[in-house]
Amino acid sequence: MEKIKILVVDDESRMRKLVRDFLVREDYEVLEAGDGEAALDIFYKEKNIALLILDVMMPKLNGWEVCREIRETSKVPIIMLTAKGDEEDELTGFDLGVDEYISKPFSPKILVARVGAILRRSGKTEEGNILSKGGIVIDKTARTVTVDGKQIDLSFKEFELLTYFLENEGIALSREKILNHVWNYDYFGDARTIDTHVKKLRAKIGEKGEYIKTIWGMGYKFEVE
Amino acid sequence: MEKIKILVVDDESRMRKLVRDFLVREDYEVLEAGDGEAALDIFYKEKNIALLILDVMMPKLNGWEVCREIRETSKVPIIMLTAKGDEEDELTGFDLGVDEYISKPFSPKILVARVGAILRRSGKTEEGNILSKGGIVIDKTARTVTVDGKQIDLSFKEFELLTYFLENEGIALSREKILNHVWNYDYFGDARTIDTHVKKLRAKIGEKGEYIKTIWGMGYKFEVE
DNA sequence: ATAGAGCGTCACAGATATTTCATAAATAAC
DNA sequence: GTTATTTATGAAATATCTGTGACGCTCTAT
Repeated sequence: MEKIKILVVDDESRMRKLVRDFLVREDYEVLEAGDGEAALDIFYKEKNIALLILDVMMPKLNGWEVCREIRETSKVPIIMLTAKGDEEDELTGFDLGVDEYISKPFSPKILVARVGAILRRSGKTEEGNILSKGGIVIDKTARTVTVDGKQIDLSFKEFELLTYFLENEGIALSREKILNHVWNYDYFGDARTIDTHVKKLRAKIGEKGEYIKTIWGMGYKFEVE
Repeated sequence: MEKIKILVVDDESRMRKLVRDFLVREDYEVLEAGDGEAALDIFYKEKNIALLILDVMMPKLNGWEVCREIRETSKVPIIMLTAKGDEEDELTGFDLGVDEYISKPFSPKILVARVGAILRRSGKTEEGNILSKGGIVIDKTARTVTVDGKQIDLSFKEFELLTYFLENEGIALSREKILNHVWNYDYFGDARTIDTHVKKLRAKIGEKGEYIKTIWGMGYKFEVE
């Protein structure tokens, strides 16, 4: 399973490093941003970020603004870091949909514990139903697919096919194999059918379509660069 | 609608009164217990408590013990009150499944804000009895449904179906799954039956009917967007 | 007995997906 | 370079699925 991604946003690199070190030790994958704008960039680009840790005081966009912007489109859990005892801030945060509020200075152990608690709560920890490779995210439970964060509509067969590809990343798949898995094993049709579906799939996932490679005389292979 | 019930457990009656006053002002119904045993008694007797606020230091059963006991059977949100800076305690709490941790002395406003945030997050106001998503509120106890505050009449099956949808928000449900859950496990009828009920349901909940999404070739999914 | 609500079934139209097909383009072998 | 084979592509043909209204059956209240 891929690691859970956490985005840490703070303008002090020392603080980011501190947080990162503790989170990495817990086997999370940590992304960093030094200001609010960078945070939004990364958030939208990565898209399967499980949690945000936001400092309030930041240049360009502050923590509240980032939070508000993100909440327009996402329910990703957010932890806010604020100066100690700033009660008004804390109240604002809850209105904006902040999930936790930790005041500086804080103990990294507490931070890690809260991160764990939040992820446990949001159910994002144990998921066998999310496949994510090269910016393509398949949520089998919700039956949705996003490419670089943007959701795309796939038909039934397209969904099955793409899932099959991602589940077999780096493995060359013969047409026969594909037919047996994505279609019924007793399917007796034109093997060209696969080509057509691959074509549509490539078109729908845009430039990432290149990840579905043709293996001449054999079949296809999904491979991220 | 019935008020949301919160159980406040603390051996100091002064503290209980303080918390209660603030919560009552927010229109919650507050129950009180002076020790851990009393807390468990009340929790099991009153079936629909939405949230527990537990002091750690108490006679008979302390907060952790109460928490552990409750977690055996229930996922009800729990807020713990502990002495300031007791970091070890806080860490223990998260392991036990505590949702929030507030150190004394605390500002009642913060308490109220966190209570609100937790209840919002848990999606339901009363444990198991009220489901609320996207302006659709199902009161399982009263067997009523309101859409944007306006009550609507649903037949038995429609009610069951809508409930099943809300309980599985964001999850793609195959017709088979729906049949197995909303109908009997041995039901072998026409799958079109579901369509018919979905149609009626959509019509009855008006524009919110769009939340019941069709997943072509697969089934349906309830999703607030 | 009758009317009405709830439920399941059905047929059909419209929507959507899937497959086939013809042809162009690409690739490998010679 | 030429030829044979394979793949890509667009369009057309088929197949499949969903939405919908109608109908009949059962149960209940009147």
